Amino acid sequence: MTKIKLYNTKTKTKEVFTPLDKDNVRMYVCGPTVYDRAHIGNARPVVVFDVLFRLLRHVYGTDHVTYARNFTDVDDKINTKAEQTGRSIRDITDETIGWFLDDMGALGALAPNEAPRATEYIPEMIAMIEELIAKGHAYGAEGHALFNVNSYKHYGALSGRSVDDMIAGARVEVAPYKRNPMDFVLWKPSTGIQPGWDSPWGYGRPGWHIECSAMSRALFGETFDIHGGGLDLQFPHHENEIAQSCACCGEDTFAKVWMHNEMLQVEGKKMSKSLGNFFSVRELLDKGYAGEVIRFVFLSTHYSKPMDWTEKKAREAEATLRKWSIAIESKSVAFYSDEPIPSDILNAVADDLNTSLAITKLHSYYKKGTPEDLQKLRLGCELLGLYIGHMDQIRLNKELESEEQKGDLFLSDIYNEKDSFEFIEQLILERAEAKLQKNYARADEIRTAFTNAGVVVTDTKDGVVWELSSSFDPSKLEALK
RNA sequence: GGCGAGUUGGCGGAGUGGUGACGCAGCGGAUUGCAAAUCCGUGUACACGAGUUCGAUUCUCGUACUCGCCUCCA
Repeated sequence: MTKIKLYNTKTKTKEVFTPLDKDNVRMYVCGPTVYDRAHIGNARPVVVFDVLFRLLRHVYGTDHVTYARNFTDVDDKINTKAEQTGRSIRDITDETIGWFLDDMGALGALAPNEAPRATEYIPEMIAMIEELIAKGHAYGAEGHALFNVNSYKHYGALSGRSVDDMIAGARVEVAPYKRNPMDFVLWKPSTGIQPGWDSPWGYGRPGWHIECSAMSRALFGETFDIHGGGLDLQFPHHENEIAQSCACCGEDTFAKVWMHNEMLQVEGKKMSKSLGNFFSVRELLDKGYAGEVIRFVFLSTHYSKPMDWTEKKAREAEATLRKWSIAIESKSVAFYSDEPIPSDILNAVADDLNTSLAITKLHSYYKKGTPEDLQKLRLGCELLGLYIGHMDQIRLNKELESEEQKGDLFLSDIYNEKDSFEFIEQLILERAEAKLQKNYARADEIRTAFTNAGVVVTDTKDGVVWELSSSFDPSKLEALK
């Protein structure tokens, strides 16, 4: 069995991964607060942990891995948006969740097995807070429930901070009802349009951190294998999760391995609204960057290092994927194969998700270029969630569709796509015939029409290959009929 | 102020205590109806200082610089 090694932020070492139960490997990743389109920074953990999900499924079996990623659908940012737009909170969060799933699907991210919404676990959160109070780790005060950081001796261990140092830093909210300035909110009162639920501490809503503790417990039990998220969440979010869960359920509970991806920058600078270099995944897709291209750029930097998103990298990624795709299609590499994933690629990914090294190996298979090597290239790409070539694209779409989504609409989309594909193939043959007869006028006419419709045709020494560009418009093919 | 990460050839980016990845760009050549590609060849890089060592880019300590988090945005 492949040995997986992961860098555990909790122990600050790279460790051999041994699941608690190899028949049910459990991974929880902090998901988005759903009030707006996901920006590309939000997408980095999604892609990183999607690769880990794929690796775990490969090693332990698809049915033996459970991946949960939450949606935070109760938050002041959502309340603000509701206030500004006059729309209901549920309306906003439903829409945003739909966007998120679409956009991440475009990046080739598989749907997690569980996608719990915070608002659906309010009773579990209240129960956990009550347990914490009963055990002396939390207290109610002025409509709030607060976690007492002094009651948990390991507070700060994950992020390497001490309560005293942080208070000295003075960036904590001073509130008269707090026993220690670092105490954080488990429950807070709601008024006006703020969403709220009845609780032992009054009508209110949960603080941010308690949801992950309560939901992971509900879905996975008190102990599970991997907890992931962005490095920015390490403190305070993950620190607080650990405090809550371990204070409630015991010192050896909660996540065994903590993983944090480094942040993303844009053209060398922090992405921020004030700098104006802030953009969503959707904007990038609409600008014509294919999902695989974005994914490839992400995977070309190790997750533990800051990643710089640049136009140049995106162009290079596009050229590479195009090159590989043409090679695979011109040699008609089989789409379905029982062959194993090449061990060098698998080992690279299994070594703390060294996707950059894995890509290097992919380059070498491309360079060798025999049909066998290209098959390995394909299989390696698949482990990384990169689908190259038409049939693979369709497979990806199928894989992404969850059971509920398999409606008529989707199937007819595929059907139409196949129709277009057949028509394109027919024209390719016609052009090849024209070339044989040295009727270059007709050959070029077809190429021009293809170009207008967004179909790129390339002649290689192994034959003609074609691919759809992001501007593919099937209706423009009609002109050739 | 606290915490952490990083500094590798023109650019990006792995990795290693001893035979200098890989990609892109550049340069030279090949191939090509057109187009776009593709193919071959080509580069003595590891911030600085000291230490450990037979030997350090790789380990240790220090210096400088960059960046991030702790603050609405991951």
